[in-house]
Amino acid sequence: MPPKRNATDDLSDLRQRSRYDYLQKREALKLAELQKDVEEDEKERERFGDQLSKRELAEMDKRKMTLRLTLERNQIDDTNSGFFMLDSTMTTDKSEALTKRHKDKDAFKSEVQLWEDEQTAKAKAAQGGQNGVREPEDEYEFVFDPSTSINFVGDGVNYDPSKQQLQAQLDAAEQRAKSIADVRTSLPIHKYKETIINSMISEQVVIVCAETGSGKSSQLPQYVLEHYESQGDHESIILCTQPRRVAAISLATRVAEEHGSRLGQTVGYTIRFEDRTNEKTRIKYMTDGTLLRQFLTSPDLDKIRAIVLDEAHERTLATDILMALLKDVMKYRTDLRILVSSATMDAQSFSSYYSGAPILWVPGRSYPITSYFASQPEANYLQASITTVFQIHASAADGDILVFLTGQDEIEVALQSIEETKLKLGNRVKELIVLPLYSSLPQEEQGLIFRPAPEGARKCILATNIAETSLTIDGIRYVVDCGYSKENSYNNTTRLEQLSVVPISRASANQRAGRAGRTGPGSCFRLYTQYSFQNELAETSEPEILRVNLTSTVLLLKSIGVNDLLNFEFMSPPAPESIASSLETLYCLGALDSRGVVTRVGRSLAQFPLPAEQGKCLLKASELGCLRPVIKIISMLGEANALFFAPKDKKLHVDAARRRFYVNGLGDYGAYERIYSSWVETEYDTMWAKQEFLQAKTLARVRNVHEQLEKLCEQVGLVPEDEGELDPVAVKKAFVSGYFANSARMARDGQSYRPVKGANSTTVWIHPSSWVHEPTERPKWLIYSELVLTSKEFMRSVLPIEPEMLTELAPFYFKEGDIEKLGMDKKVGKGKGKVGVDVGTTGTEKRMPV
DNA sequence: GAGCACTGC
Repeated sequence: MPPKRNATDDLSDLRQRSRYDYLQKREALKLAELQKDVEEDEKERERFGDQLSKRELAEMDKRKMTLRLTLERNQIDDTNSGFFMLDSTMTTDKSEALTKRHKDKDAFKSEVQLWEDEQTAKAKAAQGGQNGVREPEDEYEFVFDPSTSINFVGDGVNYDPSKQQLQAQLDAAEQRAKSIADVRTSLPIHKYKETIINSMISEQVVIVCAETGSGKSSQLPQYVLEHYESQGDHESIILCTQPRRVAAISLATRVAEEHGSRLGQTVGYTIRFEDRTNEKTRIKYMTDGTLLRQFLTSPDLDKIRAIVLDEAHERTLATDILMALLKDVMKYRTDLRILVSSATMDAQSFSSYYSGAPILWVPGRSYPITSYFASQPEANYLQASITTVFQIHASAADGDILVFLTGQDEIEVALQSIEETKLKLGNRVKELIVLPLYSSLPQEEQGLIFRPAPEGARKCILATNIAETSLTIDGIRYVVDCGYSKENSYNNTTRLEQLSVVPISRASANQRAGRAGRTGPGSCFRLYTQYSFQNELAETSEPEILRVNLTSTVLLLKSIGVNDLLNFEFMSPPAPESIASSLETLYCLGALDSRGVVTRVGRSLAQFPLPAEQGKCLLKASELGCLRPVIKIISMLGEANALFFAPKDKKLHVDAARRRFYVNGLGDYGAYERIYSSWVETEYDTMWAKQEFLQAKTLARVRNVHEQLEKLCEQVGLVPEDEGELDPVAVKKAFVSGYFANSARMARDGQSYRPVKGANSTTVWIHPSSWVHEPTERPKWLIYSELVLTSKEFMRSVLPIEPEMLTELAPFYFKEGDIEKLGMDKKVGKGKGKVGVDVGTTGTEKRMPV
């Protein structure tokens, strides 16, 4: 009798199979993208041949050639084994590479063995110590146990109040067949064109309140432009701000097409690192942050006649600041027009902020969504969401499922749990393809979610908040909403950033539900009761301006010329303490003088799109002749979160890769410098990045930041030193001069740390992702760039320092008394002398006038 | 010895 296969075998098979599938999918995806690009190139060449530059033509040719070569290579090279493709470790033919592959393979094998043993043991334990593993096929019957399945109440509450649902569907079908012009006139907003223009003529500010699918983001700027053109004005510019880069790009692309011109001519966009506009551009899509920065460099809005603030209801920091600045500018630019575009909920508050600006309501066009609420509160929303997925999968009609969870961790747990249940169910339910989605997931894997599920299968996407606004997936018919999300909040007295799971707002809940109705009617299953939806959830989320460290914003506003921040008309004024603490930080950095006026240093710092502390490090670094390494490190600091990608099963490999970058003595900062230098040495080789488990997408962004910083340093007059050996002392000093306030010393237990000054009672820890997290590597004194509260108070990105540097570089911050105490404490740390000296508050700090 | 919501300049 052949040995019986058990669940562990199946699971392991599935793992192997899905890896191989994944790789094939990934390859195919890349090829498809390339093919699409080439097709688009050809179309572009056909339509705009005469307008194309030589460089653009050359790029198109290059893409075409790459495609041809790839196709040819695929025909020849069909022998790649799954395993080697999987690791895709090496780019070259070096024998060294091959031996490494084999080593990795062995390590991987033993890892798999370990994992499988563990699973077998678990299965045994589940059987109560019986021998062998249960045969799921024979004994397991999948039924919904009424005590564990989730009951949803109600026939459904209609989410979409629009009454022309049927009409909308007909319209949508018709739309596809129509020409661009017809599509434009068939958009819901078209009927309101004249009303909008008329209000805009008589009023300076108009609130346009439109639901999704009304066409507001693409049409509003065009209506305004048409109006000015008809007035004989062929020069004015219309700006439209967006909170996200992708939105700015795709809107500009679409509007350019509707307008019948090439992108970057009449219609263009400006985002960080990319400016596709020219002197003829009339409609300019921008990210809100870019416009805000432009206020600093070229504050004149001379040629700008109208600004559309799109998605204002999201209340991003930049949009909020822009609204306040424009409210001010309006007073002396009476010809300037502002259109605030928002979702329904907030309209009234926008109107009262702009002293009673008229509100125009535009219906949207989306499919109806039926919402179901849990009949009773669910204690474990993770388990509940998994159960709900199978309830839908087993009983509901075709259509993909989108599950909203709070973080990567949860998603991985849910993924595994669903896979296991799937296996138990065997053929009794049809195929369910489960895919994770979160922002630090590599690009290729994010791409998989857009592929339609094969005939007869259903796709289930487990996503974080990224799917709420940033990414739209067509074909979703069912949304499962756990009712929570992770949110960042900043406490300005403890200087602590806190990432915690909080209930979402009603606005978010509706936004999530709306994701089910993009291509047809849908349903939303909410894992909380209707009572809590109506009575416990806040109407809208807290605006960002109330939740973040405002230091850079305060410096920016001061540099623009807004001096009286406490009386500046914010829509949601931040707490005075928050502004005061920012002013204090800026004063300590030398960016403001004692009267609160921007200094020469402050003007330089404001130029950099960086935290003020890091700008200060750059200034000091150029003085100490270590600008090159410091620019590298600072470029990395901002992106350090998504640097490595660690698939669970390759943890050992990732750790080994991380260790390779360790430089003794400079902590995480040294590793960052080394990673960036290696990235440069390999000539930005993405295969190298993959081999080291570094995310190529992140590194590419770091490279952009690096280039931008180099350029800005030059503008500010910072001259990089000649290439040469890295001077660790100079690097440390440069960072201490910016981050002196974030200094900590090791506590007597040799494990935790205490801030050198300030929040004296708190204990902080080195984050586990740090290179110096190992007990043997921990420095006595260090500075950190970020303090986050998760399970503990963790310092992220740390740099070992000498205590003398603190008093040398920040004598105004560390007083005479501190110096002695620091010295004494150093001895205590070595185990000699008296114990228990309290280091910290002197109580004699100079207060600065605000 | 144990962890990283999402944007943006």
